[in-house]
Amino acid sequence: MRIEEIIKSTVTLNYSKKIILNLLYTQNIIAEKFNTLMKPYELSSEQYNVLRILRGQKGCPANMFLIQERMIAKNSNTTRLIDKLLDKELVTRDVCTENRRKIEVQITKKGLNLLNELDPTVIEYEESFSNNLNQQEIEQLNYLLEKYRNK
Amino acid sequence: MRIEEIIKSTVTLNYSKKIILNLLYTQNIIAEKFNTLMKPYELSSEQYNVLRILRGQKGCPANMFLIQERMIAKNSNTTRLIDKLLDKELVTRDVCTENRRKIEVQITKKGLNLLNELDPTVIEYEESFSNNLNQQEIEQLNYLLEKYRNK
DNA sequence: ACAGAACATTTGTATATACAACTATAAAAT
DNA sequence: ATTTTATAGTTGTATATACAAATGTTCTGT
Repeated sequence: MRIEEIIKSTVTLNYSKKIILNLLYTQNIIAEKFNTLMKPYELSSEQYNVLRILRGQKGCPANMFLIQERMIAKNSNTTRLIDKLLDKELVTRDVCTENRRKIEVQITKKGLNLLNELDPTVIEYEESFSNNLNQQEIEQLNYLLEKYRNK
Repeated sequence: MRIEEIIKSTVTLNYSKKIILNLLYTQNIIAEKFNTLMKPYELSSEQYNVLRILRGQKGCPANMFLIQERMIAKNSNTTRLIDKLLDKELVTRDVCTENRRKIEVQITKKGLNLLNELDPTVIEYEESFSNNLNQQEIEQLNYLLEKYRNK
């Protein structure tokens, strides 16, 4: 559906405005679908994201700074996010012995199992969108987004 | 910057995953910039959005349902959002006399003045992104987003 | 060795969002 | 006319996010 129909705009939108609304709306759709998928597991998308970052560490512990810089929404409160994951026993948190200012966060066996369980669902989710485009269109979309935000 | 660099990914991302991250990140950039612009006026982006919807009504009052369906983030709590705008005297809220279940929300003179004051800033903001692309690229980006989300 | 700067994380507080339950009103069915 | 169903918004509660201030640790310069 075209973005004008979605927001039921009464006026014609210029391209500068339209493209922003289109981006916000698209992100909304994909984020909402993801949240729905994670709901039964009581994971927020950022919690899932952090687990993915930790799995990517392959056994090497991650400190808060590393986690933050790899997160998409850099502003979310990492301390309290990790608190939640700790409660669910999906991660461990220890003070680094070399530098006691630092914290070492690691994914637990339980966390890894949960991620593995989720993998097929997540892949299916990702492909449910990307399958709407062919390879060349995906590359083009990536290119245009990058160029558009210029950052 | 390419998305892999941004999230400092250790592994190569497949296209399905990459395109989602790219979208989330791009939306983050543009939303963050907008919030920064609105900060001095103590408006959240959704509050601004609602004011825009009300201005678009051209004097005709809007009920909650109409506002909700025109909003990007459909889930935000419209009642409390309007509460905030009322506090700032940017809108009025009255019970509809024909159907007392309905609420009539209208933008005030003060609200209109604020929007008018913000207009140049917002246009500049929008163009700061769209100027990175030429006309044909913008059209292509709109087309691809729409096709990608398929909704 | 000590003061001050820099770093890494946590805490406090205010606001926003998500979602279910609730209230009030209007329309439809019997 | 009265009950049922549908509609329109509001409220409660839990969680998330934003951002500034605070805490504890390490480093740097004298």
